[in-house]
Formats: sequence, structure tokens, C-alpha cells
Amino acid sequence: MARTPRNTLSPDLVIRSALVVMEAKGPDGFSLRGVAAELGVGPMALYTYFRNKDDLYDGIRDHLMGLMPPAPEGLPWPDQVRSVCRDLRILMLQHPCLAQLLASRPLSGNETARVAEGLLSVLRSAGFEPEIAARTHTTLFTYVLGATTWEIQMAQEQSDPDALRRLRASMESLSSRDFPTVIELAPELSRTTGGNTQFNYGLDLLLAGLTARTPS
Amino acid sequence: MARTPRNTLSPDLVIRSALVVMEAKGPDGFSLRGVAAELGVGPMALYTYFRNKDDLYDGIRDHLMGLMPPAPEGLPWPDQVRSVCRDLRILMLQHPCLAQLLASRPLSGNETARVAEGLLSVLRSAGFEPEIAARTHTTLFTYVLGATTWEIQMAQEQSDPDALRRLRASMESLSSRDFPTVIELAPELSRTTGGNTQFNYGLDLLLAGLTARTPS
DNA sequence: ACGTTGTACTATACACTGTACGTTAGGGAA
DNA sequence: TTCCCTAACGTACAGTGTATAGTACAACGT
Repeated sequence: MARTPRNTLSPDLVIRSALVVMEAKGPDGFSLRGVAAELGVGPMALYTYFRNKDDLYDGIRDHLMGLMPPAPEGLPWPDQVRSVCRDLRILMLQHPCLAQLLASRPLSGNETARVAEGLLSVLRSAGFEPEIAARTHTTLFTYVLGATTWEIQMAQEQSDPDALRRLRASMESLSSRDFPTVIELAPELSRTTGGNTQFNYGLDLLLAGLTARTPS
Repeated sequence: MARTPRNTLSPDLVIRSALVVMEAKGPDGFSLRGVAAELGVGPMALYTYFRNKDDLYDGIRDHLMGLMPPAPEGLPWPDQVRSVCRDLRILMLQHPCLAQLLASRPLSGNETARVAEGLLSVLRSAGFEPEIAARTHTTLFTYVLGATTWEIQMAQEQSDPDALRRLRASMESLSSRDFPTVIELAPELSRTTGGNTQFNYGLDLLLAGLTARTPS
């Protein structure tokens, strides 16, 4: 039996292969068997390094978070915050599966903590009390999560002709008496370009509210 | 063969059973076979009313959106906006699967359109230009989506003793030299009570930014 | 140099999934 | 009554995560 040599695998190698499979087949087509095949290994081999599929997900998430650049230094704190939020959005757009991984699994891991540390320390240095800093952090994080998840969702929809056709059909079927505003604004609402503008708009609203509460 | 009589099923009945299964077994344990069993029917019977599982998801989502109360009238617009956002959050908390359904499927259906119409018309009446109203709508919606998804996630985590133990372990393993702020604020960040406060904090930030841009 | 042991990987198997396909029976229309 | 349409059925398939048991290899103590 052509048994593969020992120690060809490692947690990191598994994670990288998992990422390859995930980006190739999409989060839905992702399977442990696919990862194992990518590695030329039996499906159960992965269980040496990860307790189960969710555990592997956590590994992938933390690995992706490791790609986040550090918070920039030497800028006014609102610009630092803006920068971190934009970087996270960009990373999520580059790796669409990250959105799902962030939304469906608890946060853990060193890289994830590193990112949190960056944003939190910016807020603390800006003079926010601990509790307010934590609340602000959560608000910013969840805004980026929701906004970017939605952006990815819209983009995928727009790229699937079948989904697009069905969406148009369901729009057409709306009574223009009952939903005048929705119909009036349908083009704006399903706009896929201008994602930057949309994201920055909401982020600036948050930052405007925040700077109005800047500690003395 | 004890064949069930004709026309015992209907799209609405299927959706209601699906909802029962979903709330009983959680979104992960949800399966078409489970729904069929709940209805006392073979798995393939569902395909008479829904093209596939995703189509059924859309039906459930729209059904849940039908539970949204209409936007209140006779209040200043910021209070109307606040009310709609809070109502959506509450609905998502009552039906945790809604968060997932909103994040992973495009919006369609009459009830979903009704909710959008409510918020959009409030914004238009407040004097926002069409494009700004649409952007604001998306911002508010995505904030509620992200914030409440996260809140649900935290709550589920807190209720699973195994997940909680592993989270604590991963917190302990963080170097207090590299992540002083995360460690200092760990209690605040993983706080599960005070979800109202957290949600309202972010919502108020957005509204503060918005009212600062109120059209003349 | 040689058993021994722990471990990295394999093989098999199970319960389960969504759904394609073909069949059958009940109710309404002619 | 006859016929047809269609709602619900049964069967089958490819695929899933993972429990369990087995196997061969590397390192180690003697």
C-alpha cells in the first residue's frame, strides 16, 4: 500500500489547502473530503489536527485574520478607526468566506485577538473609558460585518444570471400602489457598483456620532 | 397503502412546519426530511410547492418578515427610524434563524418589500433625497443585521458550556504582554447582558450622524 | 541492535443529507 | 363513466461528517 510518508501534514498546511478548496468551490461546496483530496490524503487524516469541521473553520478564520494589516500610527484616531474598518472590509471582500466565518463562529485565536487589540487600543488612547471603548469596538465590528456581508451577498446575486432573473421577476410582481418607494428606489437599492460609497457613508455616520462624543 | 388525502399541504402549511422544525432543531439540524416528517409526508412531497431548499428558505424568511409591525406614525422621523430598527432586532432575536436567512439569501417577497417600504417612506418624508434615502436604508439595515447576528452568536455561545469553556481557555492563552487591552476588556466584550444597551448605542451613533445631516 | 510504544494515517462503516427520476392514485371535468 | 392532471409516493444516488478500528512507520529505551 502506497502509504504517504509521515508528517507530510501540519495544521498550517491543512488550513492553506482548506482555503484553496473554499475559494475554489465556495463555502457551500466546501467539504472535508475535498480538502483531504486536495492534500492527497484520506478524509480522516484531518482529524489528527482538527477536532471537527467547525474547529477547522476556526483555524481558517484566524489564518485570514492574520492577513489584516496593523492599525496605522501617527494619525488622528478617527482616521485610524476608519483605516482599520476599511481594511477589514477589503479583507472580507477578498475572501468572501470570511464573512460567513466571522458571523457563525465565536472569535478566538491569536490573529483575531491581534486585530481586536489594535482597534481597542486606538480607542483607549483616544480617551474613551473602557466600557465605552468596548461598546464602540463591537459597534464598529458589527457594522463592518453586516455591511460587508450584505455587499458580498449583493455581488454574488448580481453575478448569478438565474438569481438575477428571479429577483427582477419578484420586483415586477410588486404592486406599485403598495410599494411606490421601493419601486422608485429599486435601482439604488440593488446597485452593486458604489460599494465603497455605501460603506463609507455608513462608516462616516458612525464616526460623526462618535466624534460628537469625543472625551475631553 | 395509506396514502394521505389530496391537498393536505399548502405552501403556507409547509412554511409553518418548516419554522417549527427550525426553531426546534436549530438552523443546523434543519432538514427537508425533518419538515416532511413533521407533516407526516414523504420528503419529495415538498417539491410540489418549493423548487428546492433555498426556495423554502425564501418562503420562511418572507413569512417571518410578515411579523414585523408597521412603522409607527405621528412621531418625529428619528423616532420612527429607531422604532423600525428595534422591531427588526426583536424579531430576529425571537427567531434566531432569521438572521441567517437575511444574510445568506437575496431579499424578495411581499412582506420583505413591505418592511423596506415602511422605512424608505419614512426617510423620503423626512426630506432625504432618493439616493441618500436608499443609502441610509441600506446602512441601517446592515447595521441591524450585523449587530443582531453578533448578539445571537454571543448568546448561543454563552449557553453552550463546552464552547464557553473553550473560549475561556483561548482567552487564558493570550499573552497579556501582546494583548493588554483585549484582556482588560474581555469581560465587557463577551458580555451577554446589556444587549439592548449595546444595540442602542450603535443605533444612536448612526442617528446622531444622520440628524446632523437632516435636510433643511 | 532490537523489541516496544506512541502516533500519523488508512479503511470501513453508519446515519444522514438534498434531490433526480419514475410511479401511482385521487379528484375534477368531459 | 372515462380520462387526465397532478399531488404525493417510493426508490435510488451521490455526497456529507465522523465514529471506530486497524496498520505501518519513526523514535526511543535498553
